[in-house]
Amino acid sequence: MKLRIAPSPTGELHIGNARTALFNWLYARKNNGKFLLRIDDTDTERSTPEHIENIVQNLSWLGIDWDEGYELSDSNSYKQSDRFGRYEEIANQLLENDFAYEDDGAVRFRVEKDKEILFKDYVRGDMKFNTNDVEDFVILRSDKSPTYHLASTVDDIDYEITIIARGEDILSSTPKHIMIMNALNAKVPDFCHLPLLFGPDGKKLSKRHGDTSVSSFRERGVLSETMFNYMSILGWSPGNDIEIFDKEFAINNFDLKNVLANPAIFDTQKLLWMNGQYIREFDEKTFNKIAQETIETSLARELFSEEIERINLILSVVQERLETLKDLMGQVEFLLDEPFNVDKDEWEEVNSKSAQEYLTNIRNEFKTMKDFELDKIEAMMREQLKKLDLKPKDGFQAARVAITGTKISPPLFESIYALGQSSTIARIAEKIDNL
RNA sequence: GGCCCCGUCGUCCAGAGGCCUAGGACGCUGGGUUUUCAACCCAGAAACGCCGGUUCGAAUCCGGUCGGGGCUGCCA
Repeated sequence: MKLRIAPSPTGELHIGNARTALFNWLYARKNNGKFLLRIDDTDTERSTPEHIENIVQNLSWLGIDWDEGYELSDSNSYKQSDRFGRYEEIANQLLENDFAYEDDGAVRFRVEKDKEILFKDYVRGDMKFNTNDVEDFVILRSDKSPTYHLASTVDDIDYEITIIARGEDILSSTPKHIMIMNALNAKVPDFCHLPLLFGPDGKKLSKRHGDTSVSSFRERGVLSETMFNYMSILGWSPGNDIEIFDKEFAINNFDLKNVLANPAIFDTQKLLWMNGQYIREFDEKTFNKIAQETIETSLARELFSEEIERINLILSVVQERLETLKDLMGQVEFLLDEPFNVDKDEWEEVNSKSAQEYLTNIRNEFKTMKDFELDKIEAMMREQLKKLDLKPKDGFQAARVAITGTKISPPLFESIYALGQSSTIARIAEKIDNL
């Protein structure tokens, strides 16, 4: 059994293609088959090396590896632009056998009329097309480059693909491919046309729905595990209402024949929710490492050990309020050796006479505090609240803005504890008017 | 227009003739917790497109209809 994914490098790896790759890969892995990566770059105008690189990188990021194909050391090329001679040779052969004819310099496949093309599709069952609905189609352009129909079919034959699982958008082209295979006396493989991924408007997912590349989600802080998992449950389910699972579980339970026939709308909200679930699952050590890397990337510098110490004190409570890794910076920024400033408008909103009193009092308490620890901090701050007969909100929010710079922050006591005694005192002092 | 595919809550999925007064998840609404934002917990609203047929019995099978989508390129 051998399956393949054959993206066109006319853009970055698209979620739709990634999902098709994923299903092919899962089926190959499940059945101990082979999975091949081929680059279908017959559109020389729009194909670029950068796009190839992006596709390769992101497939790897998703954990989708291939046993044969592009850039794996073997003497064959799996880039169609390297094989134009081969396609021209086949086109000439079809010409000689009268399966094709020349038309203004291009070569067209001669479609025999009144024939029925039958094939079985894994997800759609018995398919039947009448050749009267298929026009003679170009297989070789006048510049001698092959079209998709020729190149793809020749490669599927040459590389002995046994199951072609691809997007439903190519369903109506399948008769053409079968006709070429028949003309070449090749064995016709099995077909499986996977449902398309739609945007929120119910139309084929594309640039019009914004950036739909895998890399864009990666840059937004979506984890590879999330992407893998979420793409798996679009059009397929392992049953029993299970929807969060790892690679191994997916492989063990996957079957192309269980893929739904109807298209699925890609729901970013659910993807992000799922990402939050995955973030929450990391153990402390792993999450601390991921967090450090994320922050360093965002800052474009390495963190100092003091910064890492501070951050690690608060990460456990930050971890449970993240949707993506991108949200991390906003939560811990006040702990970094970076310019600190307090949001003016937010400060206006929380500042008041009683807030001033409260800040003055807790500052004095912090200055004499012996054991600067979480429970001590909380006890003291609550006690001072009582003394002034303030509601938690009035005192705490003022302290929060003064110390973290904003009304939205990690839990207050943890924030103070992580920041440290002297910095806390200094930041409070900054916001006390008559100091 | 022609050919083809598809049709269960707004969305993703469960359901393969009786277990369905249709289940789970996201989202949404209300409540709880609460120092912010989240997270978490509880509750709720929300769907078998429609019409026929088969059957004792249909979300499940068949036909039609309507609706959506794809293809119809010397793009893939």
